[in-house]
Amino acid sequence: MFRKTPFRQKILSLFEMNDFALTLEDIEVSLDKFDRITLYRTLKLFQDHGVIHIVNSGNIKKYALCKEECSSEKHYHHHIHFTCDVCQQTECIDSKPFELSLKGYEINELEVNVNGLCKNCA
Amino acid sequence: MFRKTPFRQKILSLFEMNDFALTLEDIEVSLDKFDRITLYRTLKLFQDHGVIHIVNSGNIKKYALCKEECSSEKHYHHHIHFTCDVCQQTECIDSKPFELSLKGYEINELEVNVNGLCKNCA
DNA sequence: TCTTGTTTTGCAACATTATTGCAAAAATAA
DNA sequence: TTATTTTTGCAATAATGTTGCAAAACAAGA
Repeated sequence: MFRKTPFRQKILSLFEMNDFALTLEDIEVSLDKFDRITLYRTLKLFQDHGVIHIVNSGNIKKYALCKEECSSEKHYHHHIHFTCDVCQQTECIDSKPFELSLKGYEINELEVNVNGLCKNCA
Repeated sequence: MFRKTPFRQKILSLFEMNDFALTLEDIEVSLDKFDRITLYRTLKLFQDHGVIHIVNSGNIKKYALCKEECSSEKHYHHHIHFTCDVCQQTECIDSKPFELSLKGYEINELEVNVNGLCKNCA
């Protein structure tokens, strides 16, 4: 495993404090002094160890906490990434695992990204 | 509308010649001499007019042709973006429109990204 | 505690991706 | 043709991301 250094715990707590996925900028403005390279490496590390995952909403890239079942081996995301067209916030919504099979294909991972109006903006 | 200039037609034909989504690099290596900024603007223009759409597969960004029903107003993508873990190629697979509703949310667009083994690699 | 080995950090350098402003060129319309 | 609009290509700059390396921090054993 990897060490839980102060910087890494700080980054992790940022995710835990927010219900929504964070952009790189969101993270950067929450830190008063930091090394950019260390941040990139931390995000990479967290992804590689199943702590966070990327959420792409069109051209905007965000990061969100993984569920417990994710590991360094594999990410399991049986939830929906919802991005609001008004407030632009992205949240992970739990849902039943998706039933999907494609003839001739072998499915490993599945990601669903939805756009629209969230509860607050609808 | 926008003008169908030689450069834009060249970019469009690249998409039409390929069954798979293209990365920026794929496009660039297919052009012998070009202006990078014009390429960015062309891709942006095509996106804004419902000609192509972005396909995100994890950290890799690709572009693919839209179906006929896409316009500058709205993108309709009732298909699956499948990326092969082996050959790394991304294709759009037609499927039935997804039935999805989330209590309290208003859904506008929906995107499904799947990873696994394609027909050739399975 | 001291020493040793490993991990992490911070810095430099660099590569890629992307945006904006502006003048020249090309195309279209009058 | 002339006037107007769109598109292109260049410069400048910003944002994003990677690699190598030495110093610092940490963990474990003698």
